[in-house]
Amino acid sequence: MRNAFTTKPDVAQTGKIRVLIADDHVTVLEGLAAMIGRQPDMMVVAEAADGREAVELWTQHHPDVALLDLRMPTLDGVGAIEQIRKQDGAARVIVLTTYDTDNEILRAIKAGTKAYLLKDAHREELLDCIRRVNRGETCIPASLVEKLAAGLCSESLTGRELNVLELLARGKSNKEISVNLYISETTVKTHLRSIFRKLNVLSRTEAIMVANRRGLVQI
Amino acid sequence: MRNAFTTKPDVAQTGKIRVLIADDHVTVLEGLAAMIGRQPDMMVVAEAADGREAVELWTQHHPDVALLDLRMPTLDGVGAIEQIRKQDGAARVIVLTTYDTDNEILRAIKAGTKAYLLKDAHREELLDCIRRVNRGETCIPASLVEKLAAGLCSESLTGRELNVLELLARGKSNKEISVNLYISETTVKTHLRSIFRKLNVLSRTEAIMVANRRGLVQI
DNA sequence: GCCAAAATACCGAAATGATGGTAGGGCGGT
DNA sequence: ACCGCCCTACCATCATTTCGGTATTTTGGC
Repeated sequence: MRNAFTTKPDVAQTGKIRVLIADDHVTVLEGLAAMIGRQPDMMVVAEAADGREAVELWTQHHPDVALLDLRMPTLDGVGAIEQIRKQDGAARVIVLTTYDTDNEILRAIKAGTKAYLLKDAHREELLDCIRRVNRGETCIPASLVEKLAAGLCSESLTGRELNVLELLARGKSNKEISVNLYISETTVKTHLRSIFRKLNVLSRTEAIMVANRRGLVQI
Repeated sequence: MRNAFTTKPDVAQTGKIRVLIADDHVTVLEGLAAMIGRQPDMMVVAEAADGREAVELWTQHHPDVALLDLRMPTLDGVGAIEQIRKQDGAARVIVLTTYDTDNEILRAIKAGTKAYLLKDAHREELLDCIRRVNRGETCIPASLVEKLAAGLCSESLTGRELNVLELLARGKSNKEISVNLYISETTVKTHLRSIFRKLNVLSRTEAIMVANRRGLVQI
C-alpha cells in the first residue's frame, strides 16, 4: 500500500510531476494537456472523460496529482474523489470547476480535495496550484474561503426539507408538493417554515434564489 | 473593403483555414489551439481573451472562421458578432458555449452566427463544424433547432416586464419590486399578469423557472 | 428501551399573491 | 389625426402563502 511518505518511483525516474486529468469537455482536456505538457517539471500520464474512467486510470497509474472536473457523467467529481481516497487516503486531488456554489465546494472539501480551482483561473495560477499540491500543500482561493465562512454558520437541511425545496425550485405550489411527496399540505407548510428559518429568508422565491446560489438545488 | 467574393489572400498562400478563437477561459483557449493546430487544413491566427479583443483581432487578421464564446468580459459573444458583421456582413462566426438557453441561441442566430456548438461537443464535431462553416454552410445541432421551434411561438416580453422579471428572479416581493422600479404595487401586478400570460405559467415561482430556462434572466 | 431528531399533522390569523375588469397618458408609425 | 402598443394605475375578490403555537408518530443511535 502506497502512502504519503513513500518515494514515488515514477517521479524519481522522470523527475516530473505525474498528472491525471479528467473532464467531459474534450476542449478543456486538450487545453490542460497542452499547458501541462509544455512544463518541464510535469507531464500528463492519463486523460479521463468521465468519473468512472478517472477512478480506473488513477488505480492504474497512481499519479502524483489528479485534476478532476466536478460535473462529469457516470460519476461526479466528489464521487470520484471518494473512490480514489478509498484506495489512497493521501491522494492529491485538485477540483476544477466552472461553478462555485457553496455546496459543491463544501462537498468537495469534505471528500478530501486539496485544492479548488475555478475554470477561469489563469495559466500560472493553475500550474502553481499543481506544484503546490504536489508538495503536499493545499490551495483554496481566498474568495472561496470567504464563501465557506459565510455559509458554514447556517444550519443544514434535512432530507425531507431538501425534497420540498427541490419541488419548490421547480415552481410547484404547496398542494402540488404535497401530492408529489404523498404528505399533507400542512406538512409541506411545516417543512417550508423550517427551510425559511434555516436559509434565513422570508418567502419561497427568496428560498429558490438562496438554494440555487448555495448549490442545494439546480434550476 | 473586403466582401464575401474576394479571394482570401492568406488561404491562397497557406492553403489552410485561418481561425480566430476567443474565450475567457485560458484552458479552453489552449485546448482549441491544440486541436486546431494539429489539423493539416487549419491554423489559429489569433487568440482573444474577451469580446473587445476578439473584434480587434478580427479587424487585424480577417480570419476565415471565428470561434467565439458567448459569455466573455468587456463584450459578450453576441456583441462581438454584431461588431464583426458591421465590418463584414459575410463573416463566418461559430458560437461556442456551455449553456443552451433559448434566449442565447436566439440572440446569437439573430446576430448572424453560422453555427452554434456546445462546449461538450466531440472533437470531430467541432473540427467538422469549422470546415463546414468555412465552406459557407451552417451547422446548428438538431437538439437546438427543436428548442428554438418550441420557444419561437411564445410572445416576447417588453422592457419593463423584463425589469420586473429580473427583480422577481432575485426573490423580491411585489412591494419590493415596486419600490425598486419607482412604480406602484398595482402596476407591478399588472406587469406580472402579462408576464405570466406570455410565459404561460400560473405563479411567480414557475415564472422564475421558465425565465431561467429560456435565458431571460440569470439567477 | 430510551432519547433526540425528523417527519408528520392540525388550527387560526394575518399577509401576500393571483385574477378579473377597466382606463388614462405617452409615443412612434402610417 | 388616428391606431396600436406600452406603461401606468385602481378596485374588488378569491386563492395561496406565511407565521404563531402545538402535538403525535417514526426513525436512528446509544
